[in-house]
Amino acid sequence: MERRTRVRFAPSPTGPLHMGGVRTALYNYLWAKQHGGDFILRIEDTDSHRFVPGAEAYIIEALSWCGIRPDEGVDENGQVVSVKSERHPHAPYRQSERKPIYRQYAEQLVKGGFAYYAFDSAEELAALRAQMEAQGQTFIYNHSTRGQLRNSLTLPAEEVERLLRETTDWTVRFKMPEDRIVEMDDMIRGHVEVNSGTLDDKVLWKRADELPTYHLANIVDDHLMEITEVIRGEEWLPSLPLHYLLYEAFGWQDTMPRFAHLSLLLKPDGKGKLSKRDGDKMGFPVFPLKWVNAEGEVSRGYREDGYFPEAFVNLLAMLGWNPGDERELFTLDELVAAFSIERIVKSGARFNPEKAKWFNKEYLRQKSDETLRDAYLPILKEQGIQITDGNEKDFDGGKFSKEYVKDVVRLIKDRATFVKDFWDIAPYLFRRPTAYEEKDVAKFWKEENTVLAKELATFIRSWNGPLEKETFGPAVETYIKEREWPMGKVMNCLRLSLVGASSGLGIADMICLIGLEEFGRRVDNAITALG
RNA sequence: GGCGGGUUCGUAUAACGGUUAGUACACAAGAUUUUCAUUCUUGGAACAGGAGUUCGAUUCUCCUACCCGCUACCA
Repeated sequence: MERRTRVRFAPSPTGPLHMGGVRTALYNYLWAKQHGGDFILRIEDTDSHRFVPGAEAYIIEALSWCGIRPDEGVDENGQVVSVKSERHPHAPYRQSERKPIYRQYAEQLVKGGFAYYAFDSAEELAALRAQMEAQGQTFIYNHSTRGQLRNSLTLPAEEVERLLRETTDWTVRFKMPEDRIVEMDDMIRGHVEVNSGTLDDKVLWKRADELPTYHLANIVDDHLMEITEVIRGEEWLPSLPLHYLLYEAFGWQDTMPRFAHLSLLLKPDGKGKLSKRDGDKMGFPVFPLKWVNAEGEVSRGYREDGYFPEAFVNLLAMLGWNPGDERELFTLDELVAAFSIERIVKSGARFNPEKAKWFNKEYLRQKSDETLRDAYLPILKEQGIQITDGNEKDFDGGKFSKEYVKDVVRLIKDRATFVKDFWDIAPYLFRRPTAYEEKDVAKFWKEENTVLAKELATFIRSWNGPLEKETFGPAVETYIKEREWPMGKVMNCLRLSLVGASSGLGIADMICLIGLEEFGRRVDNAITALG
């Protein structure tokens, strides 16, 4: 029988979601949607010591910002669901709330001879480990040592019963077979074999907090939640044999999900996986959203840095996956259609911040002038600019209409990567220059040029046709050419007056935007200041 | 140390035994432009190394090197 596709993203709320984690979530989401299935969010909070307040909310908000909406696990208010309902049939979705479920499964494995009780304390084990390490050996809790340790395999039955009853720091460990080739299939890596003899007897359940470890909780929940594919990070590949064996021990082989292990995201330079520190050091975000930790340390986010969520999702998708053709720009829906696990790259992807910016630039250009204008408005307000609905451009009062802002945006958007670049690109479209770049003044503001520029200014001031780029621009150009004036020198004198420097937008564009009156003011100011 | 995974221009990647090894970002040069930016054109730039299999290996196998991950009562 064909099973409905169901995948899950199962982060641990130990901090903000890393961009690699978002990519994992994205790939899961794409796979689910492509197959008309469900994307489930499950919170793996079985380690009470590492719980970080706010991390869960952060994860949900980050996914939401990316447009990734879980079908199950999170309700309309953005809360992880604790109570069963038609839409959330497998609630609760926090493993800490599923606590009572796991013990029976651990017991089941012990009864079946696949696991056993271990009474060694964490301290004893640590001491043993240290001792063997001092001798240049590695301690491993498995067939090679379990016979000499304190567990239900070595202790008399009555003693085991007593310890089970009277002590609370015992665990259930998986009895890893001594010598078995575990054959596995990974959707990305293909056939993988590992000899179980090199693996250890992993703790599955702890009496101390009555909580399972990742391995048990993960397998039990994936089974109960009817997960069909497990798409997760490469760091889990070494645990895959254990997970295979666990499915086998439970007798769940028939419905065991297929596995796909994603390669890790690497640092832009050098070696190693991408970490929080790299971003801080190299000036790019590692997290989707800004995060402030308990110590008050701030980690920047893509959202706060000005990335569009579409661009972020797009660049993440292309990090370790490609469509097989030369397309690079994809919306979420297009990704759903184009995605395939076969085309996921096996090797780790080094993150390239420059390319990330390129994606944003492309998305910025695709946006309408209205959208961009609306995004620019708050920045203008911060700069003390008042926005009106009328038809104003008041350089003295700092009041401008939305329409004017839209015209500005249309003119400058090609020069920007982020909306936040807008202001720096052309503040002079809102504020009269008050200073003039010395170097540019020295270069262009010479008697022989200014004489001509002043004459040109007079011509422009007397312009009485419609102030439109199409007619005004060529007219100015013709005026200069007819007189055989040096175009660059004359124009840059005007530019100096308008901008305060010899760089910036086209003269005609600017004049059409700011108007003849403002043009005159700026020319007068420049003459007053520079002679 | 043990186990597993990986290795194509600086970076991301294409190629699924036969190509002048393609594309994008970045970089460089040129063109366009009144400046800057944009845009356009062009250019440099890679199969980790060694054996084998084959008529033929970037592609398949093995070895070496390097990189990454795991090796917790963390996920």
